[in-house]
Amino acid sequence: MFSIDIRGKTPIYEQLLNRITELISSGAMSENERMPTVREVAKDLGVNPNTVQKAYQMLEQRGLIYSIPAKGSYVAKSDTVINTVKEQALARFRESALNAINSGLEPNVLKTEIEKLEGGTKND
Amino acid sequence: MFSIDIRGKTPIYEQLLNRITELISSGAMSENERMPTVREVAKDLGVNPNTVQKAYQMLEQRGLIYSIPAKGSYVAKSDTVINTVKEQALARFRESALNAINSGLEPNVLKTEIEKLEGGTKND
Amino acid sequence: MFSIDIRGKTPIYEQLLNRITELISSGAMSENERMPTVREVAKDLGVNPNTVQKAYQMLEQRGLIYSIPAKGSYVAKSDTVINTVKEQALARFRESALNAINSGLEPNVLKTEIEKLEGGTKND
Amino acid sequence: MFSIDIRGKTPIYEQLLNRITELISSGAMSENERMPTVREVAKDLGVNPNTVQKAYQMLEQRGLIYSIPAKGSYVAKSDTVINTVKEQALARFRESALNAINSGLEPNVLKTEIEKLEGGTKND
DNA sequence: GTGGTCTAGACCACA
DNA sequence: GTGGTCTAGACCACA
Repeated sequence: MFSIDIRGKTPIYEQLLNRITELISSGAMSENERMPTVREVAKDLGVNPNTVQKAYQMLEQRGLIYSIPAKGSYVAKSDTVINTVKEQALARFRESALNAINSGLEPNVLKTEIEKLEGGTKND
Repeated sequence: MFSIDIRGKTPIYEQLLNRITELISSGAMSENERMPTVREVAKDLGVNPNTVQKAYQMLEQRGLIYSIPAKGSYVAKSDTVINTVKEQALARFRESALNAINSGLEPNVLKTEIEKLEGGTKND
Repeated sequence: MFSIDIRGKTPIYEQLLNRITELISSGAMSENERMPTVREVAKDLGVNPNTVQKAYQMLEQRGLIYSIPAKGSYVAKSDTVINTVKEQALARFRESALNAINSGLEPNVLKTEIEKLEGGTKND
Repeated sequence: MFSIDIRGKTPIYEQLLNRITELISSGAMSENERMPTVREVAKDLGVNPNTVQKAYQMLEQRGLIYSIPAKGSYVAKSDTVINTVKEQALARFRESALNAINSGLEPNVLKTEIEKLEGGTKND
């Protein structure tokens, strides 16, 4: 459903947060689409419901989904929010690019890397 | 000396590790150059010496510095090590680039960002 | 008919309860006036009839409406009940006013806000 | 420490959130002041640490406090954030005032209530 | 069934 | 000691 890496040091709830944010802001999940329930995701990933709940609540707080208690959670996708999400992704990109250059990598190498990614993006 | 962000959730020792790694692998600190002592850095940053010590130990472990007991620590800069460092910076770069694209940002936008960085690199 | 917010975390039945209470205690709905049926309201709002039913039952319990089986529900508007409703509205008002002041807002600002509302009341 | 009402339907973490928000935005807690630890508050209130943790994390997310892992939590008090907090308090005030008026209460009555509160605010 | 809150407790990295 | 994450489980109101 939402692929995560149980091992690895980034917290589970954060992986979920990132992955779902990606799916929504890229348009892979469309507005007002129903999200899988907290319990479904938890069971599917073999993870405690509280952990999934935490991710969902943060998504709601950020305005990416809205949840109607006793009904379910739905994709919200406010444009202004999506933009700040993209802003943040861009900021993180800038930071890692700067770090790479400061580590002695040539800008051209980085551009080439981006071109390599152009074809094979993944939105399962 | 080494600028860090005392707030912010990335651990202090990790910030130090990253910053110094950058300075060494970019050539800003040259081979066999003497590093400031643990105590100097700790005092300068208003941080526990243990924290600085931890960063130094990891740098030594990775072969970026070497320490001569009772004398001090020095920049090692083995080429093979620097290369693996660059590899890691590149890996992190790839990851953030992929994330940015998956979030709906255009590859061209990312390339433009890199060009913007080309001029104003060299660290604070 | 009765405007509610299908999103938003206050339960639907409670929104209905509040809205209708307002309409009755303000005099917008007059004594012995016939209420729309549960089914009408449910259909109109796209909501489960049980939810509307719950609101109606509580209104009846509080003495704001009375129902004649097989005929329908009617506005009761007992003065003593209306007064306790007003008491509650006042209590909630006091609480939010206190909170506003404790948050650092000036009492004068609050009084001005009330004056602003004086003109444009009467509900949507 | 932070008085809350264990009974009563508003969730504990939300009461804590509101109370602390009040204390910070009113100036009762000053910038960079150290907050009691999660465990202290939990023990003091006879409540699970997770519950307090939740309140603290939401406060941090909203920019009212910042926490340094392994050190403690501190009052942040960004002015822009405080302003939005006041905005929200004002919005809630407007809503309850409108509701009171729509319920048939006279604006003058409300103003008088505010005057009553002017003297006896509480910031323990 | 659904989201939401809470407890009791464990474990972690960091300082 | 400190904040942070997570589990296993219970209970609640609402639909």
